[in-house]
Amino acid sequence: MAETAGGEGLLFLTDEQLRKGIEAMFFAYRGFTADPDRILEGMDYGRAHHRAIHFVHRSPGTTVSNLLSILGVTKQSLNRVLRTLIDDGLVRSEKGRVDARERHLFLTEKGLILERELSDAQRARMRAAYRAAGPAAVQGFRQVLEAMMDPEMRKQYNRLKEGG
Amino acid sequence: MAETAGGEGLLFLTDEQLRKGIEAMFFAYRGFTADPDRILEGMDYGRAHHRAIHFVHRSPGTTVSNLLSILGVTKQSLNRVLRTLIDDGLVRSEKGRVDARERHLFLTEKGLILERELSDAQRARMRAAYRAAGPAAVQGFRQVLEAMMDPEMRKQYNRLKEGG
DNA sequence: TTGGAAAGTCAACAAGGCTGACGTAAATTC
DNA sequence: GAATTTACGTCAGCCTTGTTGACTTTCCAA
Repeated sequence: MAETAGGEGLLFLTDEQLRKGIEAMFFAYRGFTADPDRILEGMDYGRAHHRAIHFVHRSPGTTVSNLLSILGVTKQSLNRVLRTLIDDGLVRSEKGRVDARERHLFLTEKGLILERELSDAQRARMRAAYRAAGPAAVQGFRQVLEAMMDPEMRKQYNRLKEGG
Repeated sequence: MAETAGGEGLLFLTDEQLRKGIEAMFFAYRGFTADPDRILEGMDYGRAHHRAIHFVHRSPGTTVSNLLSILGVTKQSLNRVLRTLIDDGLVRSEKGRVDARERHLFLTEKGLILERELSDAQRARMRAAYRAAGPAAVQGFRQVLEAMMDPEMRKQYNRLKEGG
């Protein structure tokens, strides 16, 4: 009654519906990270390494500072992760030619292999979920997620989505 | 070409589409937690406290072991969080009547106030996202998230969704 | 040539996960 | 009634991943 005030189809904006959405995000994110986490446990790596690997793969040659703004962590935190990846030969860091202060990051062959393993697992779950829900649901899924992002993050997301 | 092999409308299952979904989850989850995180920083609490408060509020009188299975952490980890919440008077722990080994958890007045503040902030973002995307998108959003959960988590989610 | 940006590094710390071991009270089983 | 199991709490120690602060090196650009 009170909840429907204002229109016909606004039942999806009730506190109860919003709470369900919040809990769905919580439980789904657990599933979202579960498979890569399982692969990484036992190796010396964690979720932070996965994120770095993902975005270096996504934008080969990206700089450290660009990666910082995407990941939203401090350089000290990123550096610790990047350090181990470089030392272990998964990531190659190349001094910039036009601006030699910058470091451009690439996955090595070894890095590409781990990236593939991780993203295969994560995509498999995503694919199963997409297939189960269908194309229309997927479109809605993406719409709501995009609307949920901070504007700054939405920029990052769209930059990745379109550009290289 | 190769991607469309097998059907007409399967373009939403390409690796590229899946990757976009993965990145959308990553960036959206940041937004999802941003507002409560902001409220909690400065207080002595963090995201773990928020989760405990949320689910105690959601299921008043729930037991410690039930909370453990929902949150998926160890009792030592939960206990550290619960301890501070009880000591600070946000959560009340009551010895069970039918089974005195169990502890039943409730939010106090003070706990309810913080819960309200946190969930108001989180719901506000969710509401804005829902409103922007519309009811059909919201339905799809929920469908994909549910399909993404581990079966065990989906059970927990549905139990909360229906029961008390 | 000098100021400031980009990157890297060291040290210290905190939150919040984890394991293992142990203790206590209460319920259940034999 | 004794033994076992269950629910919970706690101590100790460890790991990952985040933080701040201070400092250095490199090097572009005014």
